[in-house]
Amino acid sequence: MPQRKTQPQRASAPGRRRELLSLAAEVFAAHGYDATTVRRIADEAGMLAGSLYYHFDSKESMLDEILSTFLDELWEGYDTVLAAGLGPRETIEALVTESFREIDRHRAAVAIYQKESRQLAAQPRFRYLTVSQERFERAWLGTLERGVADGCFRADLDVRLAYRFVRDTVWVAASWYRPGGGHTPEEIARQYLSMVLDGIAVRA
Amino acid sequence: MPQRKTQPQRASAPGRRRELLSLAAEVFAAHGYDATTVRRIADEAGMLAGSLYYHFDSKESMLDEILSTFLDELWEGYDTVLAAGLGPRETIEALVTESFREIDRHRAAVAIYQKESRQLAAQPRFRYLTVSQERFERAWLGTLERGVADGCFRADLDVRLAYRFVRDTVWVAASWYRPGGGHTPEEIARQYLSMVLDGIAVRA
Amino acid sequence: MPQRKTQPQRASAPGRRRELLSLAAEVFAAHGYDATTVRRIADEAGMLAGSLYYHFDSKESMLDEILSTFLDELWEGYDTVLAAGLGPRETIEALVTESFREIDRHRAAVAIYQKESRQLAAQPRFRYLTVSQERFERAWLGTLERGVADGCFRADLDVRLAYRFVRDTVWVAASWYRPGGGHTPEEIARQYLSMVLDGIAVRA
Amino acid sequence: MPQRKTQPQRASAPGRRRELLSLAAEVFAAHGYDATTVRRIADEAGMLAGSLYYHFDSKESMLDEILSTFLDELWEGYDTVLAAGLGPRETIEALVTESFREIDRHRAAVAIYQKESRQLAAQPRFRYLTVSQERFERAWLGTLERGVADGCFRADLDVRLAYRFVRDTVWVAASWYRPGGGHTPEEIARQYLSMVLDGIAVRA
DNA sequence: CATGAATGAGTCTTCATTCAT
DNA sequence: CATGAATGAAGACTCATTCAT
Repeated sequence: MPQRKTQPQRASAPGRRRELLSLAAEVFAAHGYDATTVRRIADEAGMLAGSLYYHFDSKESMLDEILSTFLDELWEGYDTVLAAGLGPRETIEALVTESFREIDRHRAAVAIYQKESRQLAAQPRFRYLTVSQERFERAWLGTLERGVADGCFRADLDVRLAYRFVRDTVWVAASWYRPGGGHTPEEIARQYLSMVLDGIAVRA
Repeated sequence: MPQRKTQPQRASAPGRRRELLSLAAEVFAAHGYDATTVRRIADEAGMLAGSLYYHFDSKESMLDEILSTFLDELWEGYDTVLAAGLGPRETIEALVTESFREIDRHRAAVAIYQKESRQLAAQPRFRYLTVSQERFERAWLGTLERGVADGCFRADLDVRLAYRFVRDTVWVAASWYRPGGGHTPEEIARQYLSMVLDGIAVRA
Repeated sequence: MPQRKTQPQRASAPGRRRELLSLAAEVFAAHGYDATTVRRIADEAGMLAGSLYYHFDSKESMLDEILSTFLDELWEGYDTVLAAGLGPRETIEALVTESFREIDRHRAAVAIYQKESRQLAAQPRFRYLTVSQERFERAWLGTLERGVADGCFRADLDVRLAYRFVRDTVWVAASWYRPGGGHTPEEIARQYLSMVLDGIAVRA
Repeated sequence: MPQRKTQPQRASAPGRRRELLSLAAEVFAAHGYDATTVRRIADEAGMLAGSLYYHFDSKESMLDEILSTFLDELWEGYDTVLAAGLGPRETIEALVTESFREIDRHRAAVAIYQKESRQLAAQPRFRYLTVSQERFERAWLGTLERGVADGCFRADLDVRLAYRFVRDTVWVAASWYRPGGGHTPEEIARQYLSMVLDGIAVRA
């Protein structure tokens, strides 16, 4: 039986594993990590609480795998965008669009990330959250600064504030976004970009 | 509207009470409500866990009082704005400014609200969170719609999306805002409004 | 006398069986019976925990077989000595020497016996430990008493105390003895006997 | 209320604390540390399992305190003996006597020590067991060597073997010793010393 | 013979809460 | 007002064991 070395600890059919993680992510997102009992996840999976430990070695390691899988995929997308050599405005557009696509694909993980990452980042095990966040900041902040230098973004903005503004604006969407709810990620991205770039007020 | 709860069985100096609540809010905000133990709060207050129960009848009732106090004050400010008969744009400006002022005054409570309100709203005791949220939505959404009708806001926007955009944009700030950190609430409000209303891109 | 247990439901090559038992004994001795997980033994054997149940019907039955096998062999040796019609001093010498030989052959089993027998003896299944212990006591105590009567052992000793002294003195050696470590069992026996019989002090 | 700084974590009446530890020691000694459930100890103390955690922060910390308290007292006694400037034979006599006194006072702790110290010593928290053991070895071994040099102990002995012989001989007694059982520690010590020093055989 | 997956009972531990003093 | 001690319910996790494949 193929034992993928990628799999941590005991091997379990990669399919089952992913299925369980997806389930867990859903529950974590809905009720919060702390408030979610292992039993709740097991119930949802139709097994007993203890049985989950055949697949994962702790509740925390499920969380870990959910978040790191999400971040891996996120950075794959981001890196492609950042390597494309686009201008600042196009880069922002592409990043925002990519972000909404990730929200679409990993809604639960994103919601968990939003809610728990600050606390988690303090633990050594989740150091990578901090690392990712710093890369994130450099990417966005750098692009905004290039844009200001370029003259395509307004020069009178506090760039750090603008960074937070854009960042939050996008990611909080995960808290209300429901996939298959009329809007495709691309549509939402377009609308958001329109607001972020040009504002909601009518031009004078 | 936050319900007036029966005041704690035994009376305690209102000063001490407020002090304890403020402390609790700080800890809840820093570590999350669930993750905060009553003992932690008591430690911070220099007393034993059991002693807190002289002042409050439960951990939940502390949370309740923190949130309802905050919402009471928030609505006082909002109601003044909404009753002032301003135009849509000025109303938005005033609401955003008022919001940042509340974040300044009740940072901890706002952070807690952001993180926990969704779960809490499910409990009967915290129904007022839902009520408040609905009033909130009516106020903002109505103003935006009036603005579109007026012609001062762009007609091509999805108003619900715009509502979420503005709402989130403002309140998430509580997660990084530190009072006394160089920016007054009014300054931040001005910058945010500039971005929200006119966008970050340079006008064509 | 160790009871002949029903051999495991399904047959398994006696070689493999002994190998597994030897492995299990080693792990039990090293970490304690309770602290040893079935999985640990299986790991050591290069199989999964569940697979052990093809060979044995429980963790306890492995322990049982380890101990009873050891005691069977021990008594074979002891009985030969006791039937040889030696004098008290020579009997003691032969028993001690035989004991060190058993420690050499069954180090792990002896260590387990030392550590766990008291608790185990309470269970019906391990009654034979008590039985063996009583025979043991009769053999040693009787020999010592004969020796005192004979005049070859000192008359001023508390015989029960002397019994415990000799008994413990010998068997605890299993806790530090490492086979192939410079001393043959016979050498150690000779040294121990020299100390037990003549003391460590220089004769006046 | 006097809060002795000597007390770890939460203060609890030193009396109660000692009482609980003594109880726990008894149960650990009787059933083994691993096999003893926290609930069992609590039962014995007439409280619920969770309540123990008001006094101690873990099962392990109870064990720790039991063992370290014992070792502290043991070394107090030993150090007095070792500092007294006695000859080798008198030192051995004094150490053995002191040991039986400690067995009398701390029977449970000694039994636990005998059974668990080897495993425990591997954990960093119990490093002091190893340290103590090394000091122990130096004290006994050194005395024996001095005695051999002096000519009061036999020159033909393997000193390391003799060390183990004496050491084990004494301490294993904890496994069968019952205080108030006819023998005072001093009596037992005298008998043991007589055997260890002069042997059980009649002088040629 | 062995694996993979699960069971179910039990363990340690945490924590909000109570209450006599 | 506060302490000290305890309760009791719940939670994460472990592990021997089972069994279909």
